[in-house]
Amino acid sequence: MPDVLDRRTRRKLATHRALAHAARQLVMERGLADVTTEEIADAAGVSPRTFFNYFSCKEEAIVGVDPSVLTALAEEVEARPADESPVRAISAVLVAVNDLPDTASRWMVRTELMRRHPELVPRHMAGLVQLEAALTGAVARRLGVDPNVDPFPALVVATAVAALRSTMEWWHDNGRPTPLTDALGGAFETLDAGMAQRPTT
Amino acid sequence: MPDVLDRRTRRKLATHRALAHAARQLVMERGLADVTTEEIADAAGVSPRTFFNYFSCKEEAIVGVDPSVLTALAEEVEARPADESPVRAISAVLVAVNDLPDTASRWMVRTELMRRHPELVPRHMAGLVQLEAALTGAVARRLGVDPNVDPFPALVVATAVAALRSTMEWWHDNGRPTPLTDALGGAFETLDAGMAQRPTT
DNA sequence: ACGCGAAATTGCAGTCTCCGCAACTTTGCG
DNA sequence: CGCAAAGTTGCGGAGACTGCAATTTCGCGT
Repeated sequence: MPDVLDRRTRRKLATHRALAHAARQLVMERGLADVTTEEIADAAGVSPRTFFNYFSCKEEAIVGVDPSVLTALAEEVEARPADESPVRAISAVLVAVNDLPDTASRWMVRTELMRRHPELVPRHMAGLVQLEAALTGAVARRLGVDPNVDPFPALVVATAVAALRSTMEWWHDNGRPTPLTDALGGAFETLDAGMAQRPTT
Repeated sequence: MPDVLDRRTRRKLATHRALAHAARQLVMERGLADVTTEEIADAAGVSPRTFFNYFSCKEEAIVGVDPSVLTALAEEVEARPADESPVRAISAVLVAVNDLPDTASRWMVRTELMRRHPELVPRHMAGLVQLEAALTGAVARRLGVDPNVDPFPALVVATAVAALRSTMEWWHDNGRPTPLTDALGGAFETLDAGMAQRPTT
């Protein structure tokens, strides 16, 4: 795992981010339909053709997830104490990450974008599927099982990510009442302890 | 709820299904990239333009969910005994539905299509989001709460649908080992009882 | 410092998606 | 029968996306 990258790859990452940033920026300002891939490329200082060397479509540039974030999260989950239950490990990482105001605001931008432009929902969900894949690998390694054979890692992760999404959306739509950390913590707690714990209010 | 529809709407539904069916058929035979919306329209006996009166894009015709299925499922969930926990109510309905060989095979076709053509994943997930919306309404009514204020209905449903998806994919990828019903039942049971019930192995 | 080869960017041409609009056809209904 | 609403269709066009081949950039060994 080389932490230092040569100039070439650094440039590549920079362009990737520049494009993604320009895409979000422009769509926030002018709306999804009124932004073309060409304009995004322009704003990032590359040719229109190059845009498609980085993203397979406009939506991916807007709500796609940064691959480096995926691997980072997976590593953090794997590094949690071995005696933690899978849900708690995931919970710890995701709650911690949403405590960084920077990351938290990114998530909020995503959610906001999605609410304003429902056409982004499909690609947004695809991003979460990628997140699931990364976390499933990490959880499987923690448990020492093969994720292709044992359905448990994928099940835990899928439900945990669903809880994350559900909570973020609720929090967003309700004007961010409580600290996000609390809301997330509660949701994961419920998941770990079982949905049956609350049969009626 | 008029169970009898006039000819106009019946025709509309028929066209909708004809297009969806043709889309799946053709993509199964020739692959996603080698099928155009024009060909799908042709196969369904309507003009190319009409295709877009029914679907917003090619992918939606292929893996989109039939709205009537959504309302049907929601009604069934709402009709389950009031003392059942939300997860059990959803579980009962989804397990029962997957016992009808017809419905089960439809689901499998969806999953198969998705595995063969990852480009379909985003839209497939969007379909599940619609399912969630429908079920969330039903669960909220069962519990007598406002789903926009109380995060619980959305949380239960999101995790339950995630469990459904995760299980179906596992079952599909592993050559359908056990009866699907059993696999689904187990997953929902785990969800209801809490993920912590299986900390290791 | 030089230059070779790999990697990345770019332009171009073309296909297909998708949408607004306006004309036309069908259908329910009085 | 005839009108109004609903649905279909064709047309034109903007823009998404791709394969290909030319060109530029950059890492690296000598």
